Amino acid sequence: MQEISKKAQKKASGQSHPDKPQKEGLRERKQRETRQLIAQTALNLFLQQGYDNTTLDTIAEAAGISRRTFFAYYKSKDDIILAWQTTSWQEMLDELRQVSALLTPLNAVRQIMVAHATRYQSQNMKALDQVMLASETLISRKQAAYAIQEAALFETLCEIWPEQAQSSLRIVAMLSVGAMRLALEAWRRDMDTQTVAACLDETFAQIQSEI
Amino acid sequence: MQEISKKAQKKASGQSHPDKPQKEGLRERKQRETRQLIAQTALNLFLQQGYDNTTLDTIAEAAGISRRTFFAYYKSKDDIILAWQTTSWQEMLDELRQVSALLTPLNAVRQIMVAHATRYQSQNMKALDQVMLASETLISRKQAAYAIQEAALFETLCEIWPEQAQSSLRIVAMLSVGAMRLALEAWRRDMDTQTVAACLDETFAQIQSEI
DNA sequence: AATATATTTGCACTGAGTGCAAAATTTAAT
DNA sequence: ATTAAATTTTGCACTCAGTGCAAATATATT
Repeated sequence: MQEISKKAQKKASGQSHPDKPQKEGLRERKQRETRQLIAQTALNLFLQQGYDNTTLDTIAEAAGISRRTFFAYYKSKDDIILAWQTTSWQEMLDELRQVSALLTPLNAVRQIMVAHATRYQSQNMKALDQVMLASETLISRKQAAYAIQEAALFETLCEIWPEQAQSSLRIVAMLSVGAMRLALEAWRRDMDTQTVAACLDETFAQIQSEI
Repeated sequence: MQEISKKAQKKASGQSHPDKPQKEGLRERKQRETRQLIAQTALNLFLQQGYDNTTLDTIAEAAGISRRTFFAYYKSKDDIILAWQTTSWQEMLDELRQVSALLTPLNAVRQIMVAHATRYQSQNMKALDQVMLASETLISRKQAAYAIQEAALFETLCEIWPEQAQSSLRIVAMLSVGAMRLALEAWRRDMDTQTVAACLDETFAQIQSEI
């Protein structure tokens, strides 16, 4: 198989503790490490010589794997960079699902997103941002990723507020992702004196007072 | 040269009438025709066999040009489809520049965009939409194109309302492009009974009352 | 008709991504 | 501890998008 089995099903054998997530086998550990190694290696290369000037062969060689194996871990070159964004968004959605209840959708999202942004490592952020900015391709892909995030957010909103009109929730999703985009752009212009979270909160405030 | 000279400069020879745009020479006409031919040929092929299953070789052959020449007219495969979107947006921006003056930015954009949408040929729209929906690649590229449109709209807004805070105009641009995206999605769900313009106006109304 | 200019084309190349089947490695079973 | 089963890694050959270059065509200018 060329795709890594996500351990889709585990045998119903005698489990010591069903609450323990599952002890991580040798395979799982090595895969996690390899994935991380690829990401780190690639990011370094991108920072050094640019995204477009770095071929998959170079990355694979530097990470000590074969070119073909790379595709078992990431489904495309841009996925190395974009996977981070996707993962982080997924975490945010999980947090959103738990906390909110009585707030309006937009306020709930605002609160969770800002709280989540507080935890960003600005060091990593800056590196990723720098790599992305230098490549037309990546800029494109990032925008496409936003659309996917917007759709995922909409789905989640529908679960949490099933009584709300869908058209309204679509707008909330659009505004929220839009706020995040604008906030990141603002932060880029003002990286040194502001945090991402502060930019985000300010952007939300402006949007809510704008209309 | 592989890139087509956009007739960057014309000699200052005896022009019959400076107000006449310029009489179209044989070259210009053939280029316009070729460009149109490529677009039409490709669109037909895409509709028949899908975007991803249609290679550039196939398109070039069907259009009676060489593969290499294709790239003199479109800079990438997706550009065949996306060029339409870009052109149309540019027209809209030109209209925006002329009409507005006293309206608020958001209301001005809303008015012009709705008016512009009225002129869409729903036949072409449906074909393009159908092609796009069937290809992951194109969906991605379309989203990336929206980001470019948003940036262009922002630039235009800055020209028209130089006294407005840029942060506010950025939000207007974000909302406007967001409205268009949502409106097109709504229209797709309801193609037969609604016009694009109606969907767009309704979406703007909802957004403006949402917050 | 001759010359300058712009366009078309062929060719060879790079680089991303995929399918396939043979090796190598890990896990499970006896 | 051996053996067997399952999973991962890898190499190879392939398709397709996109680019650089220079020769061949076509168009415009005088």
